[in-house]
Order: sequence, then C-alpha cells, then structure tokens
Amino acid sequence: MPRSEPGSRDGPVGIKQVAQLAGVSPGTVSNVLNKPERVAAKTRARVEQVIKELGFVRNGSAASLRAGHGRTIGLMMLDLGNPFFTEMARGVEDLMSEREYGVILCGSASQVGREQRNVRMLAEQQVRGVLVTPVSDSGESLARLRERNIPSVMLDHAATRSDQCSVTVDDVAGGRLAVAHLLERGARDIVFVGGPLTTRQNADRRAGARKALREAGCGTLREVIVDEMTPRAGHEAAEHLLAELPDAVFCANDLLAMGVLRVLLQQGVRVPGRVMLIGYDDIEYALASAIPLTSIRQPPYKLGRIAAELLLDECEHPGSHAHQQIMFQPELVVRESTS
Amino acid sequence: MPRSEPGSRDGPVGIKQVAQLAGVSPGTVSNVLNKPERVAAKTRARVEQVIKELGFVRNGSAASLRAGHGRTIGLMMLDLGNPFFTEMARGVEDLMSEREYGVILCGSASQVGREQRNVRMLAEQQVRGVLVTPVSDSGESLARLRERNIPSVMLDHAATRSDQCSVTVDDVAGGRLAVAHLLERGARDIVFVGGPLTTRQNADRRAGARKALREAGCGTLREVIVDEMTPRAGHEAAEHLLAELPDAVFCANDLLAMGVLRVLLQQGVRVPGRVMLIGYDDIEYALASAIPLTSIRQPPYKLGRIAAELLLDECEHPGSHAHQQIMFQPELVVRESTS
DNA sequence: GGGGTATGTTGAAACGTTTTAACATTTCGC
DNA sequence: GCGAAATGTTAAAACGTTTCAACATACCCC
Repeated sequence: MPRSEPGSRDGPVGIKQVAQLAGVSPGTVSNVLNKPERVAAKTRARVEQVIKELGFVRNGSAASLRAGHGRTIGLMMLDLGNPFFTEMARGVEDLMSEREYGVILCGSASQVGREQRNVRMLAEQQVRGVLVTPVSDSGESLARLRERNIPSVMLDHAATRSDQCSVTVDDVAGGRLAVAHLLERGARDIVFVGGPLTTRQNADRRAGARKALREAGCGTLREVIVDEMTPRAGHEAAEHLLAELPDAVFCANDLLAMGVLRVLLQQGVRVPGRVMLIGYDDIEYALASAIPLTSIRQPPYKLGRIAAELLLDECEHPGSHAHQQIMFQPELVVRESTS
Repeated sequence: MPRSEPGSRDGPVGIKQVAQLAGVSPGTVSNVLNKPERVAAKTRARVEQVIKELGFVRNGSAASLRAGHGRTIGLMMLDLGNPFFTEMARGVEDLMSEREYGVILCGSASQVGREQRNVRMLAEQQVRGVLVTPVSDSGESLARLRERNIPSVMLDHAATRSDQCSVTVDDVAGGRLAVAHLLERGARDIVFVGGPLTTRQNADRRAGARKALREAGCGTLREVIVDEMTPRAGHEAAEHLLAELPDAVFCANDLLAMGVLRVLLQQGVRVPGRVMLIGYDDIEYALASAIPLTSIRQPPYKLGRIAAELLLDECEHPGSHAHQQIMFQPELVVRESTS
C-alpha cells in the first residue's frame, strides 16, 4: 500500500490538503475557519468533517504573518512570587483560554531592564496586545508598545493618559480603611510596616493611612520601611517594634503581617489584646493563620479577568473601543486580629 | 521634507530595509541574526549598527513559518492557585527568559478536556516544546504532541517511557519520611489527611506513609480523604478528628495542614503537646503560621528550571539529546509542630 | 602564478495562511 | 422568463523571514 490518499504526504496536513479532499479551494477552507457565516451550510459541514478526519490544525505562524497579528497576548507581571499577582494571572488565563487566545507570561521582577527586554520579545512574537503590571517607571516600555501599535492595559496601576485602559484598586482608600478601623477600635499609637516606598502600592497605602489620621484628628503614625514584601521582612520589622510596642500595626501586605504576627506571638505579646494587627490583600493563607488576620480585600482574579476583557475589546474592535480607567474599591474584612 | 531615507516607508521596518541601508542582501542580515559566526566581523558590525538605528525587531511569525518552529514553549500547569506550582512556573520563566524564549502559560485546572484544548492551541502556536504537569490521565495529550513531533517534558510526574524526559520528586519517599518522623517522636495513632487519591501525588504520599508503618512494625493509620487541597478542606477534615484525637496528623500538603492547625488551636488542642502535625511542600507561608509547621520540602523552583533546561536541550539538539527521568529526594524540615 | 580550499555573500525559492477582486450561480421582482 | 441583485466560490498575490545552492573573493602551498 504505497500511499492511502492521492494527495497525502508525510508532513503535517495543511489547508490545501483539506481543500483538495473536500473538493473546494483553499480560500473556502480559510473562510470556514475565520468567517463561517460567509460559506454555505452544506459546504461548511463538508469541510469541517474533513478537518476533523485529517486532524488538521491551522498553522498560527502563517496566519499571523499574513494577518499582521496572532492569537496571543502578553502578560507582564511585577512579581510571580506573590499570590496576589498569580491570582490575577489566573483571571487573565481563564478568560483568554475561553476566547481561545494564548497568554505569553513574563515576569519583570520589578526591574525596568527586564521589563524592556520582555516587551521587545513580545513585539517579536507579534502579540495582539499586552497586559502590564508596571514597575515604578515603565513609561518607556509603554511608549514602545504604542509606537508599534500594540494595545496595552495597565494592571494594578492607574493610567494617567486618557488613551490608555487601566484596572486598579484604590490603595489610598484601602490604607484609609485600615487605619480608620484601628482608630475606631481605640488604637492611637499606630505603626505602618511596608516598603519600598518607590512602589506605588506602598506609597498609596501609606498616604491613605495618614489621611485617616488627619480625618480623625487623633493618633500618631510611626513607620518601619522594609525593602521586600515577604514574611521574612515582616520578622525583621517586628524586632524593631518590641522595644516600644504600639497599639496597632498596619502592614502593607499579608505576607508582612504574617511575619510580624509570628514574632509577636513568640514573644508572648497578646494579639489583639495588647497589639492589634491588620494586613492587606486578604490572601487565602491569611485566613488560615493561627490568629485569623483582619485585612483589606482586593479582587485580584476579577482584576485580571476584566483587564483581559478590556484588552481583547481594544484589539478586536479598535474603532468602537472606549478607553476606561476602572478603579475598584477595596473592602475591610474584620477578623480576630483586631477584635 | 518628503521622506528622510530612500527606502523608508511607514510600516514597521523589515529585514529588507536593514539590508538596503547596510548595503548587503537580506540573506546576510538573516545570518547576522541567526548565525553571526558565519558573517565577517566588519559586515556584522555594520548590520548591527543599522539594526539599532532603525529599531528593527524581527517578525517572529515569519521566522517561525519558514523555520517550522518558533521561539516559544508551552507550560501546562495543573493548578495555578497552588504556590507549589506557581513557584515552579517561576523557575521555568526565569530560565526561558534568559534564553530569550517566550513561555505560553496554560492551566488545565486538573481537567483532561481543558488540557487537550490547550495542547491543540499550543500546537497551533507552533511552540517548540511543551512542559506538562499532567492530570491523572494525560496519555492522549502527550501522544498528540508526539505525533506532531513536539518535544515534551513531564513535570512532577515520572515518565514511564524511556523516550520521555521527566523531572519529579519522590513522593513515596516523602510520605515515608513524614510518618517515620512521627513514629520516631512516639506517635502511634496517626491520621493521613489528603485527596483526591486519583492524583498521583496523594496516592504516592499515602503509600509512603503505609510503607513507614510496615517498616517500623508498629502504629496505625487512619485516613480522612478530602477532595481539594485547600485550607478550607483542612478545616472540614479537622472536624472529623475532634471526636477521637490521634497522636499525630500527616497532611498531604501545607494548605490542608494550615486549615487543620487552625481548628485544633481553636478547640484548645495543644500542638504539638497533644497532637503533632506535619505538612507537605514547605511553602513559605507554612513557616509564617503561628506554630511553624514541620513539613516535607520540595524544590519547585529548581524543578521548573531543570525541566526547562531539559526541554530546550531536546529542542535544540534533538540528535545528541539523552532522555532523562530525574527524581529528586524530598527533605524533612523539623519545626515546632512536631517538637 | 596556478590549482585548490576556506571564507563570505547573494538571489530566489520556499513556508502556509489570509485577502481581494473577479467570477459563477442562485434568487427575486416584475 | 429577463435583468438585477444577492450569495458563494475561486485564483493568485501578498506577508517577512530562512535556507540553500551557487557564486565571488581571498588565501595558501608548491
């Protein structure tokens, strides 16, 4: 049996072979794939049948070359080690998977250089658009995307230009919410643990904290600035506190708070009896800690999903797309650590 | 000023325009990009200069179309919500970024169907290779990749075929390590909390636990099977234990253990005084819990990185590549919860 | 300085789609 | 039934790279 089908060759089947077997032209097969409504029901059925039989899978590179863009988007994350961001990535991935897009994942690890290298790589891959959680100074990366006409949506960082979409949570409001809660519970001597302040998130949360104090007209804010948002950094910060215990501690994220909590308990400091503690992000693991943590809840999954929707809208309907700067309000979740 | 350069047009600059400005043929520019050693130093310098001036970025789709494969790999993860897997993804991303490859991220959410859809998408994107943490029955997905000649490496699941690379940690040894430790500390009535048992990880860890008992010739193992590896599932499991407290609990992952721990402490059960507790994975957040958790450490970042290296070796040197099944040994990390 | 070998460079042919204008065919109003 | 309009289908020209055989050129040894 030399060869089973007239046109069958060894290589992967292409659109031509489908066309031949279905008795139509390659153009029609392409239409079945991309604009099914333009081809007669009967023809379409036949072609689809052949596609299934032959196990044909379209060559995305060729499609992308001809069409000028492919079915992938880029996702640039600030910190792949932080559950807040990976949860966001999950939201993005879920939506893109539904719409049959691929997601090219990049981590900038908060370094401008790495961010720029990755933007170049994404441009090379002909991504249709890019989602970015920008490092403090990403102007250049975004400009490069713009000059290549690659749409982008900023994630967890508000856009200042009106020709840019962004999806964020109000961190100033979050900081205010946290400290207002502590004040209401009677705390006066409050410590903010967070950093580095060059990141927008930290700066905003601190600003919110100060705002709450101003509004209340009472209380003082001490600060311990750390250079990482990890449990380890929380440990170190807590050591500084032991000398002069405050009434309450506001940590710029839950990982820090978990570190602080552990040191306090080890030293026999009652939480919340002696010191109240509040975190930020409301990650799942915060609930599971020995003294469940009061925290500020953000919806990372939703953020990712909505940003992805916005990006796709801009990519697929550049004409009618209206740029939006969406800002969610965070939510206070009260648990034992402040009760 | 009608046009600044003779060949300058509006669209993105291509290899031809670089060639023209540098006074060479397009083929030579391509060689500068892909086989720099084949082109004379002087010519190369000139071309590189022009590339920089024009801000030329190669069109990856065209390259991929002609060459038959692109500079991306696929990464299929079992569970994007689990720090163990996201840490693995970080290892993969780091290496691929160094080698200037893009990583297309997919989550299978443990569903065979989603896995297969994603494999199809990856094939369409012409990925060079795929890293898979397979769901329990992924034979078909892997077969599809093979018939398309797309190399793959299995992650966190040992390959049974010798023409397949895999990188794993010995979960049987891990389970044995955990329970042997508990027995050594004097526990006799031990409970295993984990599930679902259809996942290889759970089945192996349980098998390891049983092995430890057999070897010791003493002790008994009760089991609470859950259907999710989350803190919430841990809570529920712990409720079952309260009626008849065991000497020790071995959880198939740290998230479960954190959930169990919280319920025990809430009920006034001393840990480790009354019940010892051991987890699995040694995730960062486990250390930060109120009673630091004894756990079985696995090196997810390293797993990801090594698997990525293996995959690239297979992709780039298919001739000389030797398939390997690498298995790491896990490590016992003793902390307060068993001391 | 002539035959042979390295060493660089080139031109043109792919790669597998999408797109477009042009061509058939059917449908419809009258 | 006739012409016009609507509906399907097609052939051929892109898209921007890589590859490969062929061609120059420089170098070397006797």
